Amino acid sequence: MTVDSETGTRGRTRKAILDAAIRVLAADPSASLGQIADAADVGRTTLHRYYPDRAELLTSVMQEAGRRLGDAAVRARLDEGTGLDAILRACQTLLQLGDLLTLMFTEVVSIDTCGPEHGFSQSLDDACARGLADGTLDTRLSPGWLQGILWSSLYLGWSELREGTTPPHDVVSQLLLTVRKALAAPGE
Amino acid sequence: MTVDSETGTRGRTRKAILDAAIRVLAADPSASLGQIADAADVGRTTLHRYYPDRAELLTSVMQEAGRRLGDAAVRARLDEGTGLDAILRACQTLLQLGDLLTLMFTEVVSIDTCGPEHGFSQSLDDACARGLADGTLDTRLSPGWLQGILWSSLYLGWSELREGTTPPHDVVSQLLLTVRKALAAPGE
DNA sequence: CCTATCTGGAACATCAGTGTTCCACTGGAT
DNA sequence: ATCCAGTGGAACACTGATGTTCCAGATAGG
Repeated sequence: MTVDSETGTRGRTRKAILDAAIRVLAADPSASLGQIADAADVGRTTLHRYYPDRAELLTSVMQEAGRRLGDAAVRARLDEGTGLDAILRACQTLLQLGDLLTLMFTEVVSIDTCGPEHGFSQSLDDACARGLADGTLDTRLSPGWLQGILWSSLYLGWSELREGTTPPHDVVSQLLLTVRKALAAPGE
Repeated sequence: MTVDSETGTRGRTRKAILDAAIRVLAADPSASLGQIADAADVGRTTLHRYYPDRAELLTSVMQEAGRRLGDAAVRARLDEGTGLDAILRACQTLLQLGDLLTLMFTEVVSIDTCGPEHGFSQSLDDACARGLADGTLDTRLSPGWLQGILWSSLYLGWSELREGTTPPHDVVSQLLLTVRKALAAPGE
């Protein structure tokens, strides 16, 4: 029995609840704890055993978001290559966040509030600055706008994916094509 | 005294409530009727006098959205010029919908449910088809994706506008530039 | 098998939002 | 001055979500 983090049954139950919360809240930000408990295949009592408050559950969702965002940042290797390439890599990696994208976009979870220490925002800022300097990004667009395009396109892509009507590969290729066209410097 | 629609005091009160509802619900989709009444500078009792249900209020918001969307469609003259130009005109016109964009995007109000008779969706579909045929739109992108880009960029633009940190003119120019770059055919 | 742990349901108090009714007040029109 | 439509507040019942407690059944692990 480890001293700190949970193992076995408890750990699995806690994860099931957290996953259900992300899934259900993405579909309906004002979903009740009962709905979340149902989705997790768990009694409402059990949910309260793990997360006494709705607030504590949301906090845990934010922390989980921060963790996955941090992982994404590492996997995207935002500090390598040109700014544009880094951003396109970020696109592909972030798309895998799935429902978390919805939560971040609907501000159930704020990108910056969910744990600034993951350093994702900073890495992305750096990639933008690098791209504007190395001539791969369109200098007529402000850094804030560039990132806005990234996030909103990402959200669009995830919406299509979730819909399920477009094959995943087509979504990814249209997403990358769009972001590249929108953000690339004119001459490029 | 007209027979049908309200005039004078009642008409003004009804409009104040409707406007407040759009404003408040855009900021918080699950806002209480009390908050909306406060924002409209009206007692909660009065709100119920005009809109007996929350449901009826939402229905009226949808109808209002349909009306304004219809107006936008007319003003954008979607059936004139090339497909790309029509879409860029749509961008500028739709940006003026303001908070309604937020409501449509967060699906408090669905674009198609809010009154399909306004014909906006149809006109936009037509403009896309025209653009794909006349060579002004990128044929590598599906019609659904093209419109998705339009809406999500629009939402981004409105977010920046609402924020108030970027001058309106800059928002419009970045928006048009982005949409044009993203949607235009490669050779264009 | 047996025990410690984990679980789900029932019951409960609490609270906020909703929708209703009633009444007193205001301001403008006659 | 006197109507009177329009208004806002107080009070009420009702509902659904929340958080708590308690207990009986299930389950894992020795």
